[in-house]
Amino acid sequence: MSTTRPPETSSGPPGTGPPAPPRRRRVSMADVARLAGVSSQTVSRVSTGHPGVVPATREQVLTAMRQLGYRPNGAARALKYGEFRTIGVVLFTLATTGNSRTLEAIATCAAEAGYVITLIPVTTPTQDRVNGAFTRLGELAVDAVIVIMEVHLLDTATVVLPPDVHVVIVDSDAGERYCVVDTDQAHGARQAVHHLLDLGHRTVWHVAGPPESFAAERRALAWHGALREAGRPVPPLRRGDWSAEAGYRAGLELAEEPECTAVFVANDQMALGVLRAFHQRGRVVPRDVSVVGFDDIAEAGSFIPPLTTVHQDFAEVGRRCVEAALRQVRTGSTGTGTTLVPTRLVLRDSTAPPRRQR
Amino acid sequence: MSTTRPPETSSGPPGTGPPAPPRRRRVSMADVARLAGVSSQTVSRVSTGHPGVVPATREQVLTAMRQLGYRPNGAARALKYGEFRTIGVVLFTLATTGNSRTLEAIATCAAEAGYVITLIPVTTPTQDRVNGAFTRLGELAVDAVIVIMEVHLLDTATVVLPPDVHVVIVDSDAGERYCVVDTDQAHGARQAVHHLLDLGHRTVWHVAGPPESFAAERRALAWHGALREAGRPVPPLRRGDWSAEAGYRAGLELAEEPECTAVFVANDQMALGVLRAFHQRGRVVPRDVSVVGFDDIAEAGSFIPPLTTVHQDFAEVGRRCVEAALRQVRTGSTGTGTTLVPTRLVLRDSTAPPRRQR
DNA sequence: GGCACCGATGTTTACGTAAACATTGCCGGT
DNA sequence: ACCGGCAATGTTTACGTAAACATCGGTGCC
Repeated sequence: MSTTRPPETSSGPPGTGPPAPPRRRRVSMADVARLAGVSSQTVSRVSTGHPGVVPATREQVLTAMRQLGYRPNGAARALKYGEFRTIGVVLFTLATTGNSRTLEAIATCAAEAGYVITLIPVTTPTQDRVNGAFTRLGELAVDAVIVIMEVHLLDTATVVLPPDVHVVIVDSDAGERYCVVDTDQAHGARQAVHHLLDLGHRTVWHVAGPPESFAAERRALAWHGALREAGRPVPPLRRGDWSAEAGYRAGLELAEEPECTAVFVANDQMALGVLRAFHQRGRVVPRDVSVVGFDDIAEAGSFIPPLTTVHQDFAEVGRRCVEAALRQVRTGSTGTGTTLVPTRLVLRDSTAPPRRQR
Repeated sequence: MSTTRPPETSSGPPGTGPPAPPRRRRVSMADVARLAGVSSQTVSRVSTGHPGVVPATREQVLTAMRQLGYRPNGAARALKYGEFRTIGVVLFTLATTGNSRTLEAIATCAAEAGYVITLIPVTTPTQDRVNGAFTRLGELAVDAVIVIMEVHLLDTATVVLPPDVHVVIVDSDAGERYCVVDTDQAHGARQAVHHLLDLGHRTVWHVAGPPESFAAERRALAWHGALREAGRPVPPLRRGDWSAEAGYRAGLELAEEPECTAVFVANDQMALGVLRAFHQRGRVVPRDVSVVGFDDIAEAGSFIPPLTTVHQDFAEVGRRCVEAALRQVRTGSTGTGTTLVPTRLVLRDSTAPPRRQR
């Protein structure tokens, strides 16, 4: 152990290099042990809180630790233990409320379990990039991976997850192959449609999300199904990219449809755009048209008018993701199956019975 | 804890356990080396892309890697290299647009530099929790730390950062002690005030953020300063907690002030609430009152009316954070000083000259 | 033809930690 | 008084990787 360069740590000759500038190499257990006059194993025992160290010795070690500013080396621990106490999260974007709130919940829950989150952003959802993310995740120090993405890229066979990495997926239908946690999109959409029908509307129009999004498809499908089951006509579908601007464009079109008295918009941000379009065209919400959103973002209650919307419990989704991931880690199993988190309809002021027509 | 268990890997007597089902312990270089019939050092050379491996050998090793599904062990590498290629991010919440967008930018930039992000959420901003986060960060496998927080907890002396951890702070005035990157709050606020004054408004009212927020204070201070410099009266300040609901409450109060023709709101979400309050009270924006926000969130263009606001370049803030952090890591220095990212006023439809009064 | 050199590969070692095992010293029972 | 046993601490080793050094053929040069 000669590489360790001459100590020179303590007893810095007060005339050489005053502040000892280039200081590298973190203090290790060996350093603490030397200062405390014990073996490094005893330092380890103190560090990990193991019993069997007499108080006097423990105090001595703790003092040395403080003096040297010792902090355990995570890499060495991970190597020794064979686990990293880390969960990787792959996501395409944090720009959507849902993703960032889910991530926050995941991080919080993981922290409670003593795990931390490692983020792998995949900016362009092309196959190779996804593969890249996973290749790196494989090399990365993670015990499990949670994938938050709105497209079903994972369902194509070309994406290969490292076989011994535990995976939990949010927003997908790969429940047969992977462990999936998601909001109950279908139920939420049905709540929205039924609410509008119950108010007396003849049918419900829909502004859907982009077709690549599994959630968007699920909501659109459920909307369609609910109308069919109720024996109502199914108006033509509009699509947007989740943005308020897209909602605005769809809203301008809908404003031209005299038949349109009720709209279910696939997320709150597009609903904001729809509201603006109706406002601009003089279609008063909810007097002339009712609007229901999806997500219940924090601002929804401050739209004009406050938006009736389907509340997603992102915190719960995050919690279940972490639970599922840690269960897989602990049992060493590869779970499959889908966990659905229920939604809740939040009634505000953007819905009302239709005006008597004609 | 049976991670060790006897090798039994190679030379498996072809009759014992056919598929060797419970397989634990990831494949290591030694496994690959054995299968490829080379030394583990050669495997290492292939794995790290070092030259000096003849193509035939390299191919042999690669084949063995694929066959065994080898993936390098990040912990071992980190231990060997003494660095983790990881940046820790401490934050209080992801619920604000600014935080999540900054985080996304940080993650993206870090990824481009071959670094990943480890998240440490601190849910309650009490002293001990912050200390806890840093204690854990100290043990954690991070080369640097970026702190995103809206309160100036770090300025109190009781919070001690591990001395050898490189730190970059967003949203703080600790530039003398730490490296700080932030939006130029003061300039942004001045842009908003001057825009309104230039339109002809006699003065500008302000709805500020919570006093714990450094950004909120900076914006309020600049608003105050700009008015004083212009010789205008300074109306009483309203405060909110950044939420649209708080903005709504402040807006209801402002709607009662007949003098109030121009409002600068400290963020877009509160501005949304202000708009709703004015709408509800029949004060038409921008005919009766002009409103300017701050942040330029994605939805701002879809408010009713579309919101004139101060654009923050979160992506740039994130980029500079990563740059500063990596610079510190590379040079081994502890940087100080503040980097300000400029803002830009985005003109939309919520501002107009005042109606001729009286 | 011998030797110096170089390129390809193997061997040793260290990174920091903690489990497993070894060693001490003390106490209590017979 | 002796010894078993236990509590406190020390020593060895392994985790997976890669730098540093060692080895071994072959090749070119004189």
